[in-house]
Formats: sequence, structure tokens, C-alpha cells
Amino acid sequence: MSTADGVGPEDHPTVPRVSDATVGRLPVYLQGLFGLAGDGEASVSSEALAEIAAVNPATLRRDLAGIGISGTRGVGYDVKYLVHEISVVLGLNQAWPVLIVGVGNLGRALANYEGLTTQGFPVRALVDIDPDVVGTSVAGVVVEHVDVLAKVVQRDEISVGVIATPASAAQAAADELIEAGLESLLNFTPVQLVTPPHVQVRGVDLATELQILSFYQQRSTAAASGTGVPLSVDADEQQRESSDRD
Amino acid sequence: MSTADGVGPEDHPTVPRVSDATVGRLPVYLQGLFGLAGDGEASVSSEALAEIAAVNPATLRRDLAGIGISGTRGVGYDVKYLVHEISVVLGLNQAWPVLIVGVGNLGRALANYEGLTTQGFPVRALVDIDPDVVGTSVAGVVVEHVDVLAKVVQRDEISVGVIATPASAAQAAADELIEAGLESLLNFTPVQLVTPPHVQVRGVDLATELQILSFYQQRSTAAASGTGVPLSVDADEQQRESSDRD
DNA sequence: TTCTGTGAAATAGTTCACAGCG
DNA sequence: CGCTGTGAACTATTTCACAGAA
Repeated sequence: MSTADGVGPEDHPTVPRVSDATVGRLPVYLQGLFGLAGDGEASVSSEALAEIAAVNPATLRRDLAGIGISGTRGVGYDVKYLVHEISVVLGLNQAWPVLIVGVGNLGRALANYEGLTTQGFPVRALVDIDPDVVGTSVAGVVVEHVDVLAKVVQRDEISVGVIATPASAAQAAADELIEAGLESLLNFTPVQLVTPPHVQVRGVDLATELQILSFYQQRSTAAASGTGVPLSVDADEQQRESSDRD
Repeated sequence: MSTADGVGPEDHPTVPRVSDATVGRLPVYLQGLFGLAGDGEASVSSEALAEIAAVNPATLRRDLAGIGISGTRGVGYDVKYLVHEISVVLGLNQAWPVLIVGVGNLGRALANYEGLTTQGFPVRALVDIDPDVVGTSVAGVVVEHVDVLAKVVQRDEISVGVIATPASAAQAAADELIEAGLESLLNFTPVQLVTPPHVQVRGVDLATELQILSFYQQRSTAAASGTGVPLSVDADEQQRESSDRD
């Protein structure tokens, strides 16, 4: 478990980095651990936590081993220790001040979301382009004009930019956030942003999620109705034949 | 969380299912295609669309071939045809009425989100447990009491349940939605829901997304500063304790 | 005995590279 | 020609299964 190949400042050798798949699960484990900690559990087995997180126990053990966390054989993992270590790996031992661009319904809801601040992502600033909105106070923060975005980012030491504008303004907002020096963006519009490689963008799009749900629902409905139809399209469908399957 | 199947009784071995990875990209392609269609483009090469969707062209071609879509060699894919076919595969040729549980800031923002209805996910009903909220009208829909949830699901032929309650009420909301017969849930709370296998749950959690962003930002910062900071932090620096959840 | 840590096998997903159609 | 469709190689990720620590 001792990282044989330490993480070097050098970038020549490819460092054994934590896989994206693992990173994506870490917050889930953390969430489960909060629940366990709240229940007063002192330790937890990979099997139990894996069940909570809905993953395979071996996957959980490998994830933890991969970020340098070890448990105790015959016992399990120490809950508090796990919480602490995962938090450190995720960078949650520091605050990441957030700026929200676009104070419409969504922006307002996000600004008012308690979970953000309590989890280390304080909403420090809000900007909008609408003069009627600028100057108003939302969740205790005065909305500023998007023109001073760069200044705000500096002043409030913003780490993450949240894009909650209409889709039509999303790319421009992203450009300005990047111009202001931000490297982490969270995009709530359905727009596929174009950004330089050093910028991390994550997107949360309602329509995308619903479309994926509808795919699976349609599939299960089709399966249930006994139609042997896998992905065949329906009635009004007819297109070039060309179906050579192996 | 996004457990894919669990559906297939293996009657016919002849079903080459669309992979989860492909399904996840389909909405992205669709989004890009909308843009192209709006620009009046009649056809598009896998290379061009792949660039827009930020994927490898071969991946795109394989995805399309996998759902039975073919292009024209030497030319590319017909944009309108692609839009139509992908829509059909995703099940977007029908409407999927949505019910939102929890009409707080977030629920309200979601209810007011235009994109939902225009993309085939009409918000047909809203329920809440707060007597002060029940009876009010949001986005043209009267909020009903969560007690009549099952009735509402029937009446409005709801297909998807959106959970926008406080975290503490999320599991109960999920239970009721499932009890009412729904099989597709979209969860906006950080709670890891426990559901039967036939239910599809997708989660959109702000904190999770931000935590992942903070991981990558921390990593890139560490790399840039040349600190040989490894995965494990030896000298434990005590830090904020993960105390509460809402 | 229980439960971790991890080789090794299995599975999934991506990308190359090129034959061959339009 | 240009661009699709796809075998084959490659990379990533998951899962099994079991040795061995506590």
C-alpha cells in the first residue's frame, strides 16, 4: 500500500493517478459515511459500505487502497478516519468559494441551497446582466453586474464558477469566467461548452438526465410487454435496410 | 447509482443492448445536432459531430452503428435523420409527464424551467407537505398535498418523479413514488436512495459535482506548484469535521 | 474467524487503421 | 476521393477468489 511510485512534481513519468471512476465514487462513499457517522458507527466493513453506496465490495476496497487508505483486517475501516482521508483526497479540507453567473430561478435556488456552504462551497458572489436584478440581495449576497466579473473573482478569491444563465449566454459566461482565471466550471445549461484543456467543466443538465431515464424506461417497458424488440424503432419507422450483423 | 439493467430475462440471446456509455452520449449528440440543424446544416461527418460532442470520431460512429443508424460513405450523416433516430431511441417521440415532490426553492426553479416542457417532459404536477405551500400555484400548476401523491400519479399519467425535497425527506418521497408505481426517479438530494431493482434512479447532486471539481482543481494546482504532495497526507492536519447533514 | 488487500481473469469501452461503398 | 463501418489491438474497470493479517 506504500505508493511505490510517489507522486512526483515531474510530469514526464505518468503518475499512477486516481482513476476517474474512483473519483466519481468518492463523494458517494463520503455521503454514506456521513450517515454511518451520524448513527454512531465507529467502523464499517467494505461489504456494508459497498451496499450503501451500491457498488461491489471489491471495487470499494480497491478504490480505498488506490488512494492510500487501509482498513484493519478482520474488522473493517474506521469511519472517522475514512471520512477524513476521503475529504483530504477530494480537497475538502479547504473551502472553495463559488460564484454564480445568472440569477434567474435556478441561480436563486442554487444560491439559497444550504448544502453548498455547509459542505465547503460558500456562495461568495452572484452576477447577472439584468439591471433590475443587479443590486438586489439574494441569500445575503448582493448581485453584481457581469461586467465586473473579473474583479469579483479576484476580490472574493473565487475557485469555482457556476453557470446558471439562459443557454444562449452560457458560452459567453464560460469565456468570461475562464478569462478571469477560473479553472473549474459547473454548467447548468444544456450547452456543450468549448474550453481550453486546463479547464475542468462538469455539466448538470436536467434534460440529459431525463432523456437517459426515458431511454431506460422505454427499454424496460418494451421488455415487459414481451416484444422481442430490442432497439428497433417503432411504427413510422423504415429506413435503409442494410443490416448485416455478425 | 445508475444501475443500468436488471431487466433482462434472457429469453432471446439475440439482444445486443446499447451500452450505458453510449446511452450517456446520445443526449450530447442530440444537443449538438440541434445546433447544426439550427445552422441549416443538412449533413455532418462523424469527425465534425465528434468534435462538437468532444468525443473520438470512431466512438461516435460505433455508437451510431450500435443503435442501427447508418450514414452515407463519402458524405456523412443526415442531420434531420440523425435527430429523429436518436430521439426515437431515447424515447423522445412521446411525452414523459413529470411530477415534482418538494416545492421549495429548487422545486420551484425546476417547475419554472422552460426547457423541460419544450423537450418533452411537461411538469404536470407538484406536491409538497407544507400546508402553506399546498394550494398555491407555481408555473401554472396548483401544488397538491403529498398525501394524494398516488392519486395524482394516476390522474396525470406521470412517468417520472423528481425528488426536490430536503434530504431528510428524500427516501420517504422515493418510497411513495415507487409505491405509486413510478419506475423512473430523478433525485436532487445528496441521499443515496434505496430502491428496488426495477426502478431507475438518477441523481443530480450539486455537492457531488463540486467535490469532483475540487479534486481535479486540487490535483492540477498541486501539479503546477510542483509540490510532491502525494496521495496520503501524513501529518494529519485537523480540519473541519463532517458534522451535520440537513 | 472475519474481513482486508490484491493477483489474475473477466468484462467493458476506446481508439486505431484500413477496406470498401457512394 | 472522402467518409463510413468495423476487425483487431489496446486501455480501463470490474469482479472473483483467496492468501494472510488481526
